[in-house]
Amino acid sequence: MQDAQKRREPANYKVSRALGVAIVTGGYVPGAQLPGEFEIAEQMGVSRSVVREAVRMLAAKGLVESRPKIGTRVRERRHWSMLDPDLLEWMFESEPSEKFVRDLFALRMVVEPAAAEMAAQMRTARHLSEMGYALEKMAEFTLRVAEGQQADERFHAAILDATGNELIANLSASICAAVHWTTHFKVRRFGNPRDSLEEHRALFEAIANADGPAAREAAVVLIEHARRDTEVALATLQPDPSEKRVIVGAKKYEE
Amino acid sequence: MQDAQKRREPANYKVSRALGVAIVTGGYVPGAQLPGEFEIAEQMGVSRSVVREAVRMLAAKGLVESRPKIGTRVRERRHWSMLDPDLLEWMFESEPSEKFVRDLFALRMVVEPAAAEMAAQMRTARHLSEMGYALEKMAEFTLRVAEGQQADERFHAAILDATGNELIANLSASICAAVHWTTHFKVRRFGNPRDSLEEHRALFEAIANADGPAAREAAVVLIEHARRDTEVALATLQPDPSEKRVIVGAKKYEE
DNA sequence: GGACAAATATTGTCAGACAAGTAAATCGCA
DNA sequence: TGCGATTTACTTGTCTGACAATATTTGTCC
Repeated sequence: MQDAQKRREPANYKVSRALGVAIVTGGYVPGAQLPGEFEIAEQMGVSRSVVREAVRMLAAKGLVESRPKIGTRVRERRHWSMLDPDLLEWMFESEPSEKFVRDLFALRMVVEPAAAEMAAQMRTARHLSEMGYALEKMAEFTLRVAEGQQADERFHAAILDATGNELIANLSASICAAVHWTTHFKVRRFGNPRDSLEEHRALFEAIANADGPAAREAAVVLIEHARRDTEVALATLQPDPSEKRVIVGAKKYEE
Repeated sequence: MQDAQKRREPANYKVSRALGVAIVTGGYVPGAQLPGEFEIAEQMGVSRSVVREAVRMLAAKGLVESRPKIGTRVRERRHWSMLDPDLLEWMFESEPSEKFVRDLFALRMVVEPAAAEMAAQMRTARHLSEMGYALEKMAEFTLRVAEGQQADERFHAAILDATGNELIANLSASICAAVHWTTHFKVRRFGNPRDSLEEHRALFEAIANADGPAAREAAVVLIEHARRDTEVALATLQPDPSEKRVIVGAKKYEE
């Protein structure tokens, strides 16, 4: 996001993310009980007010439920706001399950072709300009670097935006997260992922030409290819715990 | 929900809903500034902590953004978590704009036919049982009473659930809200809305027969009819000031 | 052994204080 | 007088300590 300025992140955000990540990555399963507010406060080195505000935020996203004397418990997954940007970000803090990635692609396959068709009818010059700019950036950089990946995401977001439908545009956070993460997979596995620039261009042209059916078909082709590539990447990515998440200059702790 | 017991609703929920409704119904437009925390606390008769927790919840849903010295401001609509159950409920506290209702139907038209097709492949006996039970209830009661409406919503939720896709199932809150409120519109306008039971049954049978294309088509028909009915209801619904709603809730409740 | 009542632990709410951050007003200097 | 640097003031951010509400658990009495 662009609001990653140098503003110090408030403590309640940090706490809510820490708890949120712990929950969505399975540290606390649904039904499990979180530590008491005093305990969390002590562990995190903040006051109880901060913890409470953080827990309120998690409750607003449907992650937890608090009741006096009972404590705060993790709710069933179906109550989670899975499409919330924060939640998706937290999901990808650890490697999400294969099923989750598949679900994400299925969602894209439902939403994006339809959105592309709508966008072909509703797009304005501004939308085309945004998409064209993103395409240029994608060509200039590649998917291997962050700038190119961002451009890719902007392209997809612009399509959803061009539908003129607030609710569909709201799914862009989820779609972009899917694009982002699966690209990440592919780059890690193949180093140089298959170039999908032409497929993007075809989609762009169909939208520019106001050709709805062609736009839908182009989106289907694009997503299907991306899905296959990701499938291959996932299949060949062995569950190898030895090489999990090597960070630069990581220090290892022997326990 | 079944957790609507007689538990007293916490104050922070009341405050967050009051503020949330005021925001999503246009009482505070994006960019506008909310009153200070002390001021809100005084107006609502609660302490500042409660107000802060409420504002944190709104921030978690993307509605507002707070910064020291600046205050708390309403964010652009595209940042709102439009598909959040609370947000949708708040939206319908006052009559939503015609465009919003249209967007909601467009979203249904994108999601539900695809979901129906997926459900035809993935549904289990449990899902069919749930759908069948809901259909029975719809027939027993009608759409004119709450029980029948709830059954209608459960039917649609069961379809999304039957896709086996967590993310798509997550849209059920939004879809059900659309079903709920548009039904509300129709009942208020016509008293006795057109019976759509047969269309529901057709959809159910297609899913039970594992006939994907038929399920998709049945869903399209169902939604298209609902859309047309709602369109008519909206067109003939003149803005009646009789049922005007008080904007920001309440200085105080008698206890 | 079972029904009722008290103890208890946890969240919910309140009040007051100080810290941090930032826009606006003020001061100082050329 | 004009403009930059400084101070001020106001709002959110955080901390502390206390008490209330609530529901589980335990204890008591019949």
